[in-house]
Order: sequence, then structure tokens, then C-alpha cells
Amino acid sequence: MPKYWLMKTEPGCFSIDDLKALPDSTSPWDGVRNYQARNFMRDEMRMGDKVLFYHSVTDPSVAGVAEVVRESYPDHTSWDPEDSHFDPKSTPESPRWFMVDVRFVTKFDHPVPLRVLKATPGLENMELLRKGSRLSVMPVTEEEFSIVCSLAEA
DNA sequence: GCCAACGTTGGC
DNA sequence: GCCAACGTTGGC
Repeated sequence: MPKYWLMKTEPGCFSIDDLKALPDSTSPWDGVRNYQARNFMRDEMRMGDKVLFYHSVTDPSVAGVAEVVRESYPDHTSWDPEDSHFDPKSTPESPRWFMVDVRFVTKFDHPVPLRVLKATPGLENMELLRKGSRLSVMPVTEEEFSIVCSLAEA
């Protein structure tokens, strides 16, 4: 059984259109520097898991769906001193940060705004809606995933 | 182990 | 731009 996730990105930095436009519409999810989010990617994400692709900051909304196409491997941007996510404590011999690859599945015709998520019965317990939640990679339940997808069709 | 200070996230 | 909430760091 696939599991379900939500991954956050600032569209000005990396949007669902950016993902779709890449070769094979696939990208590593690099740059995550939060242990809890890392652990989800490193330990729990599996091939075929579905991902709600969330745009934060500008027009906060779920923009579409992606899927996991490569399981956890070291995030090489962490040992690149030129990279903005460089972490001197991470090395190729002892990597500290991990990522997965995701592939574009769908862009919603009607992105689902955060305010709609907040107002929708059945989504009360979404991690995203927890006060102060700042996780950039988080699990969602199958039911939450399907409710969000149906909102996108409405 | 505690906790103050700091930097960051992200909605509004 | 504001600011609440959070995670990390580092002194003690």
C-alpha cells in the first residue's frame, strides 16, 4: 500500500511547473535541513508513495500531486560549499542529509487554498494545519489525500 | 541538562 | 512588513 505525504515548497524557488518542465518531470527533493522531515524521507518514503505538492508563502495552496520514484539517498548539496544549503557537518563519507526523487503526476486545475483546507470537514487533523507547523515534509492520511484531490475537482 | 539567544519559516 | 512559532546553538 502506498503511503501519502505533503511536501512544501516556495513556488518562487521551485514550483510544480518547474517540476513538470524537468526531464522526465523528475527532481531530487534536495535542501531539506530539518531532522524530522529528513527522517520521513530517509526512513519511510517508498517508491510509488503519493505526494501533495504544496506551494507556501505566495498563494498558499496545494498545487498538485507528485510521486516518489527514487528512495532515500544522500543529499549531495549538503557538502557543496557553493550551495546555499551547505552543511559543513555533512560529508560524502558521513552524510547527514538525505533526499528522495519525486516525479510530477498532476497539476490541479483548481489549486486548493490553505483557507479551504482549514474550512473542510475531515481535514481538522492535518499536520499542515497544526498551529505553528513548520515541517516541510509530513505524512497525510489516505482519507486526507483523497479529500484534497476531490476539492481540486470541485 | 537547561535555557537564552538567535535565525528561519510562513501566514497574514 | 509584522510577528508568532519553531528548531538549533552554545554557554553554563
